[in-house]
Amino acid sequence: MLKISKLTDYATILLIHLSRHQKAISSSILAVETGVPEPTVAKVLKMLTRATLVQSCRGAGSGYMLKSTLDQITLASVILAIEGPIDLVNCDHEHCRVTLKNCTLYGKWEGISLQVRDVFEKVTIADLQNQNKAIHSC
Amino acid sequence: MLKISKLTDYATILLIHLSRHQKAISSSILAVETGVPEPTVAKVLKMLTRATLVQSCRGAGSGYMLKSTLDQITLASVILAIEGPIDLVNCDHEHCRVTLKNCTLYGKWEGISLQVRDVFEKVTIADLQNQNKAIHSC
DNA sequence: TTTTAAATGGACTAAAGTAGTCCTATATAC
DNA sequence: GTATATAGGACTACTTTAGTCCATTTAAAA
Ligand code: FES
Ligand code: FES
Repeated sequence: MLKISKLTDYATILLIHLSRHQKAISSSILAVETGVPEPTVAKVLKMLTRATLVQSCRGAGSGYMLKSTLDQITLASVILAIEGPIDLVNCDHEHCRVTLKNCTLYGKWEGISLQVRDVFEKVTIADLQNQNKAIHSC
Repeated sequence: MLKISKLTDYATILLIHLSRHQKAISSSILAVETGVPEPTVAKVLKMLTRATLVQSCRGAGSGYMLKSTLDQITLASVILAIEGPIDLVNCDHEHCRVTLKNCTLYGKWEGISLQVRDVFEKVTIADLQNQNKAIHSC
């Protein structure tokens, strides 16, 4: 379960594609550009809009635009938009994920979650975009 | 999807319980001690045995024992035993998780996976056990 | 003003992955 | 030999994710 979801992967790709356009572009155009099916693109863009990572305009000829530059968008914020907050366990102080007689682990998991979150906080989409053209293209 | 699985949580709890015994103990006893259902305990212990984190003896009156002390068992090794290697995406250089026209992100994900792995590599089960008795017990 | 393009919201289905159970075989102590 | 316990694996149930679709709202363009 320590994976990012497919939709998060799509989101990063869509953000990168959005950055290459000056004007707002529609989800159908992005679908063609990226190869991701249109309904899925639409879904992801809706999520990114709610999270205010992109800006949307309705009506004919409109679409989506980035709200900031790629180097200002952290991977953490994309994950938050698509998957919700990073929390390694579902426990909170009242409701542990399992009712175990001797589980005293919650606080520690929280600390580790924070460390993981930090990793994603330090990577921007610009970082993702730049470094890898040399490594491989899929 | 950035969560550890329930079974991993169980595994840490079982390891901690095992450390409190001198002799080998059976999965049924551990089930009673921890409150985790016996078949599930058995499953987890089998996985931990295959990963050589615990040692098993068969036959009457036998059971499972820790193979090392808790401060030598990293969380990374437990996650590896239960969930397999930490890899944020399923792509490899030949087969990307999705066949996208412009996805050049694989290498970077690999780097981030490594950073996440490092977080878990630096936490031992002993760390988990010690720090949290004060925080809450579930 | 009508038409058309596009986002929004939410419901829904399908697919995948996890969790949990159970059964048969094997090993070992007594 | 019998009782106890692990080993392996198949299987079911459950939960989550991924993906699709439709009815509504918005706004530009004709
Ligand atoms: S059951 Fe609460 S942290 Fe494990
Ligand atoms: S599809 Fe290959 S890393 Fe995203």
